[in-house]
Amino acid sequence: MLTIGTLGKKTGTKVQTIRYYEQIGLMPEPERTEGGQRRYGHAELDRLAFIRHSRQLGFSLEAIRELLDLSDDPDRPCHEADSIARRQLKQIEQRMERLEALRTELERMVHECSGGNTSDCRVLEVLRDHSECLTDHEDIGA
Amino acid sequence: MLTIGTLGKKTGTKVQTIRYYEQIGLMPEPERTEGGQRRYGHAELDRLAFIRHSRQLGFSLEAIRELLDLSDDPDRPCHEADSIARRQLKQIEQRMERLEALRTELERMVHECSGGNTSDCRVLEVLRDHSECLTDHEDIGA
DNA sequence: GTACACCCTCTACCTGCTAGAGGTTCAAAG
DNA sequence: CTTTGAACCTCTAGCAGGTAGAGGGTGTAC
Repeated sequence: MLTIGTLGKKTGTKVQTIRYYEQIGLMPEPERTEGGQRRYGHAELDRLAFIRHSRQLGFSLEAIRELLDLSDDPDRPCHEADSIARRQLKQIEQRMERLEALRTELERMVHECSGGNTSDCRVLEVLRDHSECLTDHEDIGA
Repeated sequence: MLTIGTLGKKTGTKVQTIRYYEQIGLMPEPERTEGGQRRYGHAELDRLAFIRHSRQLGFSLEAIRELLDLSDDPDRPCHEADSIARRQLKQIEQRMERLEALRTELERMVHECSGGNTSDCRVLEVLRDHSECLTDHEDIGA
């Protein structure tokens, strides 16, 4: 039986975060001591490790919820999990493309900076004048 | 004199967002009609365009605030703006590296999926077992 | 002179946590 | 057995960067 702190250390998760996962229903309500403290077993450790690893791979908590549901039911077809993963992969590829475009533009900006005063700063000029912007990224990839 | 809606259309910004920028002090308080509706001129249009373009390049609102301050004062040295841009470039490069690692891992995951049931799904298995994870990304690049 | 699109403020919500206040429990040391 | 002190508890509020909706007022074109 692990305390919440130990569970946190084993999985690299802050205590608050574990309680938060419980609150939103990603983690189950664990057993409690007489005094009301949480105690965890192996199942919970595995589940939290799954969640953390998925988060590291960039899955949203909603996607993780779906993956956990699938994982809980061994008879459902694998392609559901596969398609969640592919969706995630696609999102990452899109973000990378956008970042690539941003990088190009930023590089151009800083390389053209001559080093005078802000009145003739290339960086500010480029930001001011959108028409110099070649790419048409709609929104930042956050 | 532009209404807030027109300003929004010209800059690709939602009306609520413009009011939000005003609230946090990024946009100035504009003139009002007798009835209390906002009316904007050229200066505000330019300023909002600057903000939006900077956002598209991934600058934080705080960074944009700094850039706007610099932009308002033509005598300050250019290298301040330049260093903000370089900082931004660095962040983007870091995010890209992290995403690249994630992509590799996700690709491996989906390519190994055989297509059976979730009980022997590669995707879920990989997520379950962190030890198969080769990279050591500490946190997702958001 | 009225229809109706647009504007106003205010509050709450989103994701994915994190921090702090103020109080309780557990386990080990004396 | 008692005491210390780290770790636990709940609750509320905050971060970025907005978005959505309620409930009501305005501006303008026909």
